[in-house]
Amino acid sequence: MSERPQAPRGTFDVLPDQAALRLAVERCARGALEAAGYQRIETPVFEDTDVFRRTVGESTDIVQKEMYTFEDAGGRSLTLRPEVTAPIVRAYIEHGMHKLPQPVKLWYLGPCFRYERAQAGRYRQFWQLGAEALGSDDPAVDAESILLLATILDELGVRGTRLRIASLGAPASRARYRELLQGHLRAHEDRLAAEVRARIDLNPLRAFDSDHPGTREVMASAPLLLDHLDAADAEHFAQVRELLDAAELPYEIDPTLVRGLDYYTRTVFELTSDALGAQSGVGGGGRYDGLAEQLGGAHVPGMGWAAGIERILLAAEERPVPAPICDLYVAVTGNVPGAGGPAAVAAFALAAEARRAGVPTQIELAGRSLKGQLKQAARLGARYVAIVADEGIELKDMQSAQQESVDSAGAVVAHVLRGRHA
RNA sequence: GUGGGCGUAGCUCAGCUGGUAGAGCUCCUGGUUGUGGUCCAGGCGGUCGCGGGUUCGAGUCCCGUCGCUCACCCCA
Repeated sequence: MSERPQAPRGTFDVLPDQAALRLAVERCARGALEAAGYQRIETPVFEDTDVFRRTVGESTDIVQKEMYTFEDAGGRSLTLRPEVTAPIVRAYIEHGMHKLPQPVKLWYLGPCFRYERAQAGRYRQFWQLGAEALGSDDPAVDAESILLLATILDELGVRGTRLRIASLGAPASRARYRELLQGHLRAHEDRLAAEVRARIDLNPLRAFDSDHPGTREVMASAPLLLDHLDAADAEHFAQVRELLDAAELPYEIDPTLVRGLDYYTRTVFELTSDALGAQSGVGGGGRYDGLAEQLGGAHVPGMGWAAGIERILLAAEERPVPAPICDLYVAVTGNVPGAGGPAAVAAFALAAEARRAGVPTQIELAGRSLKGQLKQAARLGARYVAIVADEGIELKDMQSAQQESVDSAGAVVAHVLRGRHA
Protein backbone atom coordinates (compact mmCIF):
# COMPACT_ATOMS: atom_id res chain seq x y z
CA MET A 1 0.00 0.00 0.00
CA SER A 2 2.87 2.35 0.64
CA GLU A 3 3.47 2.01 -3.08
CA ARG A 4 0.13 3.59 -3.82
CA PRO A 5 0.46 7.21 -4.75
CA GLN A 6 -0.99 9.67 -2.31
CA ALA A 7 -1.79 13.33 -2.30
CA PRO A 8 0.77 15.26 -0.22
CA ARG A 9 0.06 15.61 3.48
CA GLY A 10 -2.53 18.21 4.24
CA THR A 11 -3.91 18.22 0.70
CA PHE A 12 -6.90 16.41 -0.72
CA ASP A 13 -8.64 15.59 -3.95
CA VAL A 14 -12.01 17.16 -4.55
CA LEU A 15 -14.00 14.21 -5.82
CA PRO A 16 -17.18 14.73 -7.88
CA ASP A 17 -19.60 14.68 -4.93
CA GLN A 18 -17.54 17.26 -3.09
CA ALA A 19 -17.06 19.29 -6.25
CA ALA A 20 -20.83 19.62 -6.55
CA LEU A 21 -21.07 20.85 -2.97
CA ARG A 22 -18.31 23.36 -3.54
CA LEU A 23 -19.98 24.64 -6.64
CA ALA A 24 -23.12 25.26 -4.61
CA VAL A 25 -21.11 27.26 -2.08
CA GLU A 26 -19.49 29.26 -4.83
CA ARG A 27 -22.81 30.05 -6.48
CA CYS A 28 -24.35 31.21 -3.23
CA ALA A 29 -21.40 33.40 -2.32
CA ARG A 30 -21.12 34.80 -5.79
CA GLY A 31 -24.79 35.68 -5.82
CA ALA A 32 -24.64 37.58 -2.57
CA LEU A 33 -21.35 39.34 -3.34
CA GLU A 34 -22.14 40.40 -6.86
CA ALA A 35 -25.56 41.61 -5.79
CA ALA A 36 -23.69 43.89 -3.41
CA GLY A 37 -21.42 45.15 -6.17
CA TYR A 38 -18.36 43.04 -5.50
CA GLN A 39 -16.56 41.89 -8.62
CA ARG A 40 -14.44 38.81 -9.00
CA ILE A 41 -10.68 39.06 -9.07
CA GLU A 42 -8.04 36.38 -9.43
CA THR A 43 -4.42 36.84 -8.53
CA PRO A 44 -1.52 34.41 -9.00
CA VAL A 45 -1.16 31.63 -6.45
CA PHE A 46 2.41 32.78 -5.85
CA GLU A 47 3.84 36.22 -5.28
CA ASP A 48 7.16 37.82 -4.50
CA THR A 49 7.92 36.72 -0.97
CA ASP A 50 8.11 40.36 0.09
CA VAL A 51 4.41 40.86 -0.56
CA PHE A 52 3.68 38.68 2.45
CA ARG A 53 6.78 39.36 4.50
CA ARG A 54 6.12 43.10 4.53
CA THR A 55 2.41 42.90 5.25
CA VAL A 56 1.48 39.79 7.19
CA GLY A 57 4.16 40.54 9.77
CA GLU A 58 7.52 39.09 10.72
CA SER A 59 6.27 38.06 14.13
CA THR A 60 3.35 36.02 12.85
CA ASP A 61 3.38 32.25 12.65
CA ILE A 62 2.52 32.55 8.99
CA VAL A 63 5.74 34.30 8.11
CA GLN A 64 7.87 32.58 10.70
CA LYS A 65 7.10 29.01 9.84
CA GLU A 66 4.14 28.45 7.55
CA MET A 67 5.08 29.88 4.18
CA TYR A 68 5.87 27.75 1.17
CA THR A 69 8.77 29.82 -0.07
CA PHE A 70 10.97 28.80 -2.95
CA GLU A 71 13.46 30.25 -5.36
CA ASP A 72 12.67 30.05 -9.04
CA ALA A 73 15.18 29.41 -11.80
CA GLY A 74 15.78 33.14 -12.07
CA GLY A 75 16.80 33.44 -8.44
CA ARG A 76 13.64 35.20 -7.32
CA SER A 77 12.17 34.39 -3.93
CA LEU A 78 8.55 33.45 -4.42
CA THR A 79 5.92 32.29 -1.96
CA LEU A 80 2.74 30.30 -2.41
CA ARG A 81 0.13 32.68 -1.08
CA PRO A 82 -0.85 32.02 2.54
CA GLU A 83 -3.67 34.55 2.18
CA VAL A 84 -5.06 36.75 -0.54
CA THR A 85 -5.58 40.21 0.93
CA ALA A 86 -2.01 41.38 0.40
CA PRO A 87 -1.94 40.16 -3.23
CA ILE A 88 -5.18 42.02 -3.90
CA VAL A 89 -3.81 45.23 -2.46
CA ARG A 90 -0.72 44.66 -4.59
CA ALA A 91 -2.96 44.33 -7.65
CA TYR A 92 -4.88 47.45 -6.65
CA ILE A 93 -1.67 49.44 -6.54
CA GLU A 94 -0.18 47.83 -9.65
CA HIS A 95 -3.23 48.53 -11.80
CA GLY A 96 -3.88 52.02 -10.51
CA MET A 97 -7.33 51.13 -9.21
CA HIS A 98 -7.31 54.34 -7.16
CA LYS A 99 -8.57 56.04 -10.32
CA LEU A 100 -11.72 53.93 -10.26
CA PRO A 101 -14.78 54.98 -8.29
CA GLN A 102 -14.06 54.14 -4.66
CA PRO A 103 -14.36 51.87 -2.89
CA VAL A 104 -13.24 49.16 -5.27
CA LYS A 105 -15.07 46.04 -4.14
CA LEU A 106 -13.54 42.71 -5.07
CA TRP A 107 -14.19 39.09 -4.21
CA TYR A 108 -12.16 35.97 -4.81
CA LEU A 109 -12.17 32.23 -4.42
CA GLY A 110 -9.04 30.17 -4.67
CA PRO A 111 -6.44 28.02 -2.96
CA CYS A 112 -4.07 29.21 -0.26
CA PHE A 113 -1.09 27.40 1.20
CA ARG A 114 0.23 27.16 4.70
CA TYR A 115 2.73 24.64 6.01
CA GLU A 116 0.94 23.37 9.11
CA ARG A 117 0.02 20.04 10.63
CA ALA A 118 -3.32 19.10 9.17
CA GLN A 119 -6.33 18.44 11.35
CA ALA A 120 -10.08 18.76 11.08
CA GLY A 121 -10.74 21.89 9.05
CA ARG A 122 -7.07 22.72 8.61
CA TYR A 123 -5.11 21.84 5.52
CA ARG A 124 -1.91 22.80 3.78
CA GLN A 125 -3.78 23.67 0.65
CA PHE A 126 -7.15 25.12 1.48
CA TRP A 127 -9.62 27.30 -0.34
CA GLN A 128 -10.51 30.76 0.76
CA LEU A 129 -13.48 32.79 -0.22
CA GLY A 130 -12.93 36.46 0.41
CA ALA A 131 -14.12 39.97 -0.17
CA GLU A 132 -12.16 43.21 -0.04
CA ALA A 133 -13.33 46.81 -0.28
CA LEU A 134 -10.52 49.28 -0.95
CA GLY A 135 -10.47 53.02 -0.94
CA SER A 136 -12.90 54.05 1.77
CA ASP A 137 -12.73 54.21 5.53
CA ASP A 138 -16.45 54.73 5.92
CA PRO A 139 -17.80 52.59 8.78
CA ALA A 140 -20.55 51.50 6.41
CA VAL A 141 -17.92 49.61 4.44
CA ASP A 142 -17.04 47.66 7.57
CA ALA A 143 -20.63 46.93 8.46
CA GLU A 144 -21.56 45.95 4.92
CA SER A 145 -18.59 43.64 4.68
CA ILE A 146 -19.34 41.88 7.95
CA LEU A 147 -23.00 41.61 7.09
CA LEU A 148 -22.18 40.02 3.76
CA LEU A 149 -20.16 37.21 5.29
CA ALA A 150 -22.76 36.61 7.96
CA THR A 151 -25.47 36.48 5.32
CA ILE A 152 -23.57 34.08 3.10
CA LEU A 153 -22.87 31.70 5.97
CA ASP A 154 -26.49 31.86 6.98
CA GLU A 155 -27.72 31.12 3.47
CA LEU A 156 -25.35 28.20 3.26
CA GLY A 157 -26.79 26.72 6.42
CA VAL A 158 -23.67 27.04 8.55
CA ARG A 159 -24.74 25.98 12.00
CA GLY A 160 -24.09 27.55 15.39
CA THR A 161 -22.41 30.70 14.23
CA ARG A 162 -21.16 33.40 16.55
CA LEU A 163 -19.96 36.82 15.50
CA ARG A 164 -17.36 38.60 17.58
CA ILE A 165 -16.07 42.06 16.82
CA ALA A 166 -13.51 44.45 18.22
CA SER A 167 -11.42 47.42 17.20
CA LEU A 168 -7.65 47.52 17.18
CA GLY A 169 -7.58 51.26 16.65
CA ALA A 170 -5.25 53.24 14.45
CA PRO A 171 -1.50 52.60 14.47
CA ALA A 172 -0.78 55.52 16.80
CA SER A 173 -3.19 54.62 19.55
CA ARG A 174 -2.39 50.98 19.09
CA ALA A 175 1.28 51.76 19.62
CA ARG A 176 0.53 53.69 22.80
CA TYR A 177 -1.68 50.89 24.05
CA ARG A 178 0.95 48.37 23.13
CA GLU A 179 3.47 50.03 25.42
CA LEU A 180 0.89 50.11 28.18
CA LEU A 181 0.25 46.41 27.75
CA GLN A 182 3.93 45.61 27.58
CA GLY A 183 4.40 47.47 30.83
CA HIS A 184 1.68 45.43 32.43
CA LEU A 185 3.16 42.18 31.15
CA ARG A 186 6.65 43.06 32.34
CA ALA A 187 5.31 43.96 35.75
CA HIS A 188 3.98 40.40 36.07
CA GLU A 189 6.53 38.63 33.92
CA ASP A 190 7.23 35.91 36.46
CA ARG A 191 3.68 34.62 36.26
CA LEU A 192 3.50 34.44 32.48
CA ALA A 193 3.89 31.43 30.23
CA ALA A 194 7.25 31.17 28.53
CA GLU A 195 5.84 31.68 25.03
CA VAL A 196 3.96 34.75 26.17
CA ARG A 197 7.07 36.18 27.77
CA ALA A 198 9.01 35.60 24.60
CA ARG A 199 6.43 37.57 22.68
CA ILE A 200 6.19 40.62 24.88
CA ASP A 201 8.24 42.61 22.40
CA LEU A 202 7.04 40.99 19.19
CA ASN A 203 3.31 40.70 19.75
CA PRO A 204 2.04 41.33 23.25
CA LEU A 205 -1.58 41.15 22.10
CA ARG A 206 -1.18 37.40 21.77
CA ALA A 207 -1.10 37.15 25.54
CA PHE A 208 -4.89 37.43 25.51
CA ASP A 209 -5.12 34.14 23.62
CA SER A 210 -3.16 32.15 26.17
CA ASP A 211 -4.88 29.57 28.30
CA HIS A 212 -1.92 29.35 30.66
CA PRO A 213 -3.44 29.83 34.17
CA GLY A 214 -0.89 32.35 35.40
CA THR A 215 -1.11 34.30 32.19
CA ARG A 216 -4.88 34.37 32.34
CA GLU A 217 -4.77 35.83 35.83
CA VAL A 218 -2.39 38.53 34.68
CA MET A 219 -4.53 39.25 31.65
CA ALA A 220 -7.68 39.55 33.72
CA SER A 221 -6.37 42.84 35.04
CA ALA A 222 -4.63 43.88 31.85
CA PRO A 223 -5.56 47.12 30.12
CA LEU A 224 -7.90 46.65 27.17
CA LEU A 225 -7.28 48.17 23.79
CA LEU A 226 -10.92 49.11 23.45
CA ASP A 227 -10.53 51.43 26.46
CA HIS A 228 -7.60 53.18 24.86
CA LEU A 229 -8.81 54.01 21.40
CA ASP A 230 -8.40 57.46 19.92
CA ALA A 231 -11.59 59.47 19.80
CA ALA A 232 -11.78 58.99 16.03
CA ASP A 233 -11.29 55.25 16.25
CA ALA A 234 -13.77 54.90 19.07
CA GLU A 235 -16.27 56.86 17.02
CA HIS A 236 -15.59 54.70 13.98
CA PHE A 237 -16.16 51.57 16.01
CA ALA A 238 -19.33 52.98 17.52
CA GLN A 239 -20.68 53.69 14.06
CA VAL A 240 -19.88 50.21 12.84
CA ARG A 241 -21.82 48.82 15.80
CA GLU A 242 -24.70 51.14 15.19
CA LEU A 243 -24.96 49.97 11.60
CA LEU A 244 -24.79 46.32 12.58
CA ASP A 245 -27.55 46.99 15.10
CA ALA A 246 -29.59 48.70 12.40
CA ALA A 247 -29.20 45.60 10.22
CA GLU A 248 -30.24 43.48 13.18
CA LEU A 249 -27.10 41.40 13.05
CA PRO A 250 -26.29 40.06 16.51
CA TYR A 251 -22.67 40.22 17.64
CA GLU A 252 -20.52 40.13 20.73
CA ILE A 253 -17.81 42.63 21.51
CA ASP A 254 -14.65 40.76 22.36
CA PRO A 255 -11.89 43.10 23.52
CA THR A 256 -9.37 40.27 23.34
CA LEU A 257 -10.07 39.38 19.75
CA VAL A 258 -6.73 39.22 18.03
CA ARG A 259 -6.32 38.41 14.38
CA GLY A 260 -3.28 36.52 13.29
CA LEU A 261 -2.03 39.05 10.78
CA ASP A 262 -0.29 42.25 11.72
CA TYR A 263 -1.81 44.53 9.12
CA TYR A 264 -5.19 44.97 10.79
CA THR A 265 -6.33 48.36 12.05
CA ARG A 266 -9.60 49.47 13.59
CA THR A 267 -12.38 46.94 13.00
CA VAL A 268 -11.64 43.24 13.32
CA PHE A 269 -14.16 40.42 13.45
CA GLU A 270 -14.45 36.68 13.45
CA LEU A 271 -17.28 34.26 12.75
CA THR A 272 -17.02 30.90 14.47
CA SER A 273 -19.19 27.82 14.40
CA ASP A 274 -19.67 25.38 17.23
CA ALA A 275 -20.29 22.68 14.62
CA LEU A 276 -16.56 22.57 13.98
CA GLY A 277 -13.76 20.94 15.94
CA ALA A 278 -10.85 22.78 17.46
CA GLN A 279 -10.54 24.98 14.39
CA SER A 280 -13.78 26.78 15.03
CA GLY A 281 -13.15 29.86 12.93
CA VAL A 282 -15.15 29.84 9.74
CA GLY A 283 -14.13 33.26 8.58
CA GLY A 284 -12.90 36.59 9.75
CA GLY A 285 -11.27 39.78 8.73
CA GLY A 286 -11.06 43.44 9.42
CA ARG A 287 -9.81 46.79 8.31
CA TYR A 288 -6.26 47.30 7.05
CA ASP A 289 -5.77 50.98 6.45
CA GLY A 290 -1.98 50.78 6.37
CA LEU A 291 -1.49 47.77 4.14
CA ALA A 292 -1.13 49.62 0.84
CA GLU A 293 1.57 51.85 2.28
CA GLN A 294 3.44 48.83 3.57
CA LEU A 295 3.56 47.62 0.00
CA GLY A 296 4.93 50.93 -1.19
CA GLY A 297 1.67 52.43 -2.37
CA ALA A 298 -0.26 55.49 -1.35
CA HIS A 299 -2.53 55.51 1.67
CA VAL A 300 -5.49 53.30 0.77
CA PRO A 301 -7.91 52.26 3.48
CA GLY A 302 -9.28 48.77 3.10
CA MET A 303 -11.65 46.32 4.71
CA GLY A 304 -12.21 42.67 4.00
CA TRP A 305 -12.55 39.11 5.16
CA ALA A 306 -11.74 35.57 4.22
CA ALA A 307 -13.65 32.37 4.93
CA GLY A 308 -12.48 28.80 4.61
CA ILE A 309 -14.43 26.74 2.10
CA GLU A 310 -13.58 23.47 3.82
CA ARG A 311 -14.77 24.85 7.14
CA ILE A 312 -17.96 26.17 5.62
CA LEU A 313 -18.62 22.72 4.21
CA LEU A 314 -17.85 21.07 7.55
CA ALA A 315 -20.11 23.41 9.47
CA ALA A 316 -22.95 23.54 6.98
CA GLU A 317 -25.85 21.19 7.33
CA GLU A 318 -25.92 18.28 4.94
CA ARG A 319 -27.63 19.05 1.70
CA PRO A 320 -28.50 16.57 -0.99
CA VAL A 321 -26.29 16.69 -4.02
CA PRO A 322 -28.45 17.23 -7.08
CA ALA A 323 -28.02 14.29 -9.44
CA PRO A 324 -26.65 15.12 -12.86
CA ILE A 325 -29.31 15.12 -15.54
CA CYS A 326 -29.38 12.43 -18.20
CA ASP A 327 -32.38 12.58 -20.51
CA LEU A 328 -31.20 10.03 -23.01
CA TYR A 329 -28.99 6.98 -22.85
CA VAL A 330 -27.99 5.41 -26.14
CA ALA A 331 -27.53 1.64 -25.95
CA VAL A 332 -26.35 -0.72 -28.64
CA THR A 333 -27.30 -4.33 -29.22
CA GLY A 334 -24.78 -6.97 -30.09
CA ASN A 335 -22.29 -4.83 -28.28
CA VAL A 336 -18.66 -5.88 -28.62
CA PRO A 337 -16.15 -3.45 -27.20
CA GLY A 338 -14.02 -1.90 -29.86
CA ALA A 339 -15.64 -3.90 -32.62
CA GLY A 340 -17.65 -1.04 -34.02
CA GLY A 341 -20.29 -2.20 -36.45
CA PRO A 342 -23.16 -0.32 -38.07
CA ALA A 343 -25.29 -0.20 -34.92
CA ALA A 344 -22.46 1.27 -32.85
CA VAL A 345 -21.85 3.92 -35.49
CA ALA A 346 -25.53 4.75 -35.72
CA ALA A 347 -25.72 4.98 -31.93
CA PHE A 348 -22.82 7.39 -31.86
CA ALA A 349 -24.40 9.55 -34.54
CA LEU A 350 -27.69 9.54 -32.65
CA ALA A 351 -25.97 10.70 -29.46
CA ALA A 352 -24.21 13.48 -31.34
CA GLU A 353 -27.47 14.66 -32.86
CA ALA A 354 -29.24 14.59 -29.51
CA ARG A 355 -26.51 16.62 -27.90
CA ARG A 356 -26.61 19.18 -30.67
CA ALA A 357 -30.31 19.51 -29.89
CA GLY A 358 -29.44 20.22 -26.26
CA VAL A 359 -30.46 16.87 -24.83
CA PRO A 360 -28.19 15.68 -22.00
CA THR A 361 -27.13 12.38 -23.50
CA GLN A 362 -24.82 9.56 -22.53
CA ILE A 363 -23.69 6.66 -24.62
CA GLU A 364 -22.42 3.19 -23.83
CA LEU A 365 -18.63 3.34 -23.55
CA ALA A 366 -17.68 0.16 -21.75
CA GLY A 367 -18.84 -2.68 -23.96
CA ARG A 368 -21.52 -3.82 -21.53
CA SER A 369 -24.17 -6.34 -22.36
CA LEU A 370 -27.60 -4.93 -23.16
CA LYS A 371 -28.70 -5.84 -19.66
CA GLY A 372 -25.67 -4.04 -18.30
CA GLN A 373 -26.42 -1.02 -20.44
CA LEU A 374 -29.98 -0.79 -19.15
CA LYS A 375 -28.62 -1.07 -15.66
CA GLN A 376 -26.15 1.70 -16.32
CA ALA A 377 -28.93 3.86 -17.77
CA ALA A 378 -30.99 3.30 -14.63
CA ARG A 379 -28.01 4.24 -12.46
CA LEU A 380 -27.63 7.49 -14.37
CA GLY A 381 -31.28 8.26 -13.93
CA ALA A 382 -31.84 8.37 -17.68
CA ARG A 383 -35.39 9.25 -18.74
CA TYR A 384 -35.15 7.42 -22.05
CA VAL A 385 -32.98 4.72 -23.49
CA ALA A 386 -32.56 4.43 -27.23
CA ILE A 387 -31.69 0.87 -28.15
CA VAL A 388 -29.91 0.89 -31.45
CA ALA A 389 -29.78 -2.35 -33.41
CA ASP A 390 -28.82 -3.13 -36.97
CA GLU A 391 -32.53 -3.48 -37.74
CA GLY A 392 -33.59 -0.13 -36.28
CA ILE A 393 -34.06 1.97 -33.15
CA GLU A 394 -36.35 1.41 -30.22
CA LEU A 395 -37.04 4.04 -27.61
CA LYS A 396 -37.78 3.00 -24.05
CA ASP A 397 -39.34 5.23 -21.42
CA MET A 398 -37.54 4.20 -18.26
CA GLN A 399 -40.32 5.23 -15.93
CA SER A 400 -43.25 3.58 -17.66
CA ALA A 401 -41.03 0.83 -19.11
CA GLN A 402 -42.94 1.27 -22.35
CA GLN A 403 -41.03 0.80 -25.53
CA GLU A 404 -41.76 1.61 -29.14
CA SER A 405 -39.83 1.49 -32.34
CA VAL A 406 -38.77 4.78 -33.85
CA ASP A 407 -37.80 5.23 -37.43
CA SER A 408 -35.04 7.84 -37.21
CA ALA A 409 -32.58 9.57 -34.92
CA GLY A 410 -34.50 12.78 -35.43
CA ALA A 411 -37.66 11.11 -34.17
CA VAL A 412 -35.81 9.98 -31.04
CA VAL A 413 -34.64 13.51 -30.31
CA ALA A 414 -38.06 14.97 -30.96
CA HIS A 415 -39.67 12.43 -28.68
CA VAL A 416 -37.22 13.05 -25.86
CA LEU A 417 -37.61 16.81 -26.18
CA ARG A 418 -41.37 16.44 -26.05
CA GLY A 419 -41.14 14.18 -23.02
CA ARG A 420 -38.93 16.64 -21.23
CA HIS A 421 -41.41 19.45 -21.47
CA ALA A 422 -44.38 17.28 -20.63
C1' G B 1 7.56 20.59 15.94
C1' U B 2 4.92 17.58 20.31
C1' G B 3 1.13 14.06 22.08
C1' G B 4 -3.24 10.38 21.68
C1' G B 5 -5.96 6.95 18.28
C1' C B 6 -5.65 4.13 13.90
C1' G B 7 -3.41 1.60 9.32
C1' U B 8 -6.59 -6.09 6.46
C1' A B 9 -9.83 -6.12 -1.00
C1' G B 10 -12.16 0.32 -4.67
C1' C B 11 -15.56 1.41 0.05
C1' U B 12 -17.26 -0.16 5.33
C1' C B 13 -15.24 -3.73 8.30
C1' A B 14 -14.53 -9.11 10.69
C1' G B 15 -10.34 -12.07 11.83
C1' C B 16 -10.92 -15.10 19.59
C1' U B 17 -5.72 -16.40 23.80
C1' G B 18 -0.05 -16.65 16.91
C1' G B 19 -1.01 -21.90 12.33
C1' U B 20 0.17 -19.41 5.86
C1' A B 21 -6.79 -14.31 4.60
C1' G B 22 -13.01 -13.48 5.07
C1' A B 23 -17.99 -10.76 4.85
C1' G B 24 -21.15 -6.91 3.13
C1' C B 25 -21.39 -3.04 -0.52
C1' U B 26 -19.64 -1.62 -5.41
C1' C B 27 -18.32 -3.36 -10.40
C1' C B 28 -18.70 -7.22 -14.44
C1' U B 29 -20.99 -11.82 -16.34
C1' G B 30 -24.84 -15.42 -16.27
C1' G B 31 -29.94 -17.07 -14.80
C1' U B 32 -34.15 -18.22 -22.87
C1' U B 33 -30.08 -16.46 -28.30
C1' G B 34 -31.53 -8.35 -27.39
C1' U B 35 -33.79 -5.18 -22.00
C1' G B 36 -32.96 -1.73 -16.00
C1' G B 37 -33.68 -0.28 -10.62
C1' U B 38 -35.78 -6.78 -6.55
C1' C B 39 -33.80 -11.91 -6.35
C1' C B 40 -30.16 -16.09 -7.19
C1' A B 41 -25.28 -17.82 -8.86
C1' G B 42 -20.43 -16.85 -10.38
C1' G B 43 -16.29 -13.68 -11.31
C1' C B 44 -12.69 -9.44 -10.90
C1' G B 45 -10.18 -7.60 -6.68
C1' G B 46 -5.51 -8.04 -0.94
C1' U B 47 2.96 -9.07 -0.96
C1' C B 48 -2.87 -7.92 5.86
C1' G B 49 1.20 0.31 5.21
C1' C B 50 6.67 -0.76 5.01
C1' G B 51 11.26 -2.87 7.33
C1' G B 52 13.41 -5.81 10.98
C1' G B 53 12.99 -9.20 15.28
C1' U B 54 10.89 -13.45 18.33
C1' U B 55 8.87 -18.33 16.70
C1' C B 56 8.72 -24.62 13.46
C1' G B 57 5.05 -20.86 11.91
C1' A B 58 2.71 -13.73 12.64
C1' G B 59 -2.57 -10.08 9.89
C1' U B 60 -2.38 -11.65 15.09
C1' C B 61 3.60 -10.59 19.82
C1' C B 62 8.16 -6.91 20.07
C1' C B 63 11.08 -2.77 17.88
C1' G B 64 11.57 0.78 14.17
C1' U B 65 9.62 3.54 10.21
C1' C B 66 6.01 5.79 7.01
C1' G B 67 1.09 7.32 6.48
C1' C B 68 -3.84 8.79 8.07
C1' U B 69 -6.49 11.12 11.92
C1' C B 70 -7.65 14.07 16.29
C1' A B 71 -5.51 17.52 19.61
C1' C B 72 -1.64 21.23 21.29
C1' C B 73 0.21 25.66 18.69
C1' C B 74 -2.06 28.80 15.33
C1' C B 75 -5.54 30.02 12.05
C1' A B 76 -9.50 29.82 6.96
